[in-house]
Amino acid sequence: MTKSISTEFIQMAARILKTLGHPDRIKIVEFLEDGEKTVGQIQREFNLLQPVTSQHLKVMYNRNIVTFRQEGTRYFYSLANKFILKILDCMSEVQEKLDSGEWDFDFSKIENQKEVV
Amino acid sequence: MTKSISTEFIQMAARILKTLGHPDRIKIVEFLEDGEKTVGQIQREFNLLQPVTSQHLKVMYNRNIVTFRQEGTRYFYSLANKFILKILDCMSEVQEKLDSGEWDFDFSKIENQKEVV
DNA sequence: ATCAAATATAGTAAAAGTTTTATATATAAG
DNA sequence: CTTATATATAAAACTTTTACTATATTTGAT
Repeated sequence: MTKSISTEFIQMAARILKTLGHPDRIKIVEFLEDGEKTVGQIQREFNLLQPVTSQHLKVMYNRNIVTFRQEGTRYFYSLANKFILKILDCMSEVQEKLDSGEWDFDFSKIENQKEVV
Repeated sequence: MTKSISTEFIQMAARILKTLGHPDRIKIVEFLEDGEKTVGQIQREFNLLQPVTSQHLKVMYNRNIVTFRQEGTRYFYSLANKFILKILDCMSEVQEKLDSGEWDFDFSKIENQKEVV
């Protein structure tokens, strides 16, 4: 058996993955890869409602995915740790493989998002 | 701006990450990295109830994370695509960095899992 | 002091996910 | 044929997320 992942780590990882498991949040995190951004910038970039944006950021802050600094009335958010960068790298890699046709993914099962159980 | 990730891909990725965002499922998927396993093997390995095991597997099957072949009354599950392997690689890498002390992660925020919003 | 801008917070309803208990189905064994 | 085994499916109760609407807070400008 290969070296198994510790319970504490699994808890943490599950939490991070679950939190990133939302299209808006993936987009936000990807956007932040480019450097810190204010709530307003994020909101406008993806056409989100302000409270939705704040909420995503708060949840991600609480889960140690993003951090922020305040300057006057502006909040500048940025990525909080390197795990997130790794995940983003991982996603880019996968997308490249898919784009290039090297890998394949059956999207058909993904389309209808309801009633999966 | 770096090459941005397509909407369809983001949808897919979000779905995968969200689905993997459960400790049992991370464990199962990690277990399957070792090769195909029956429901019973998985169930016993992690001390899960049988219907819970089946349900996790069904959800992951519906989301193209695992696949299976049937042999008599046994169902052999295995990983369905390479994205999952990449994510597992990513997690191992992160854990190594954390173990070695090269990286740091603030687990304190992770402890209390409720009422984060 | 007043107002506007940026953001956070609260409350709530709807949706989705999870767990548990019970039951069904299919195959293998005798 | 009957029984045991492996697994799936169903239904209900419960928990967590998500989205929306409204409101509060802080700061900067006039």
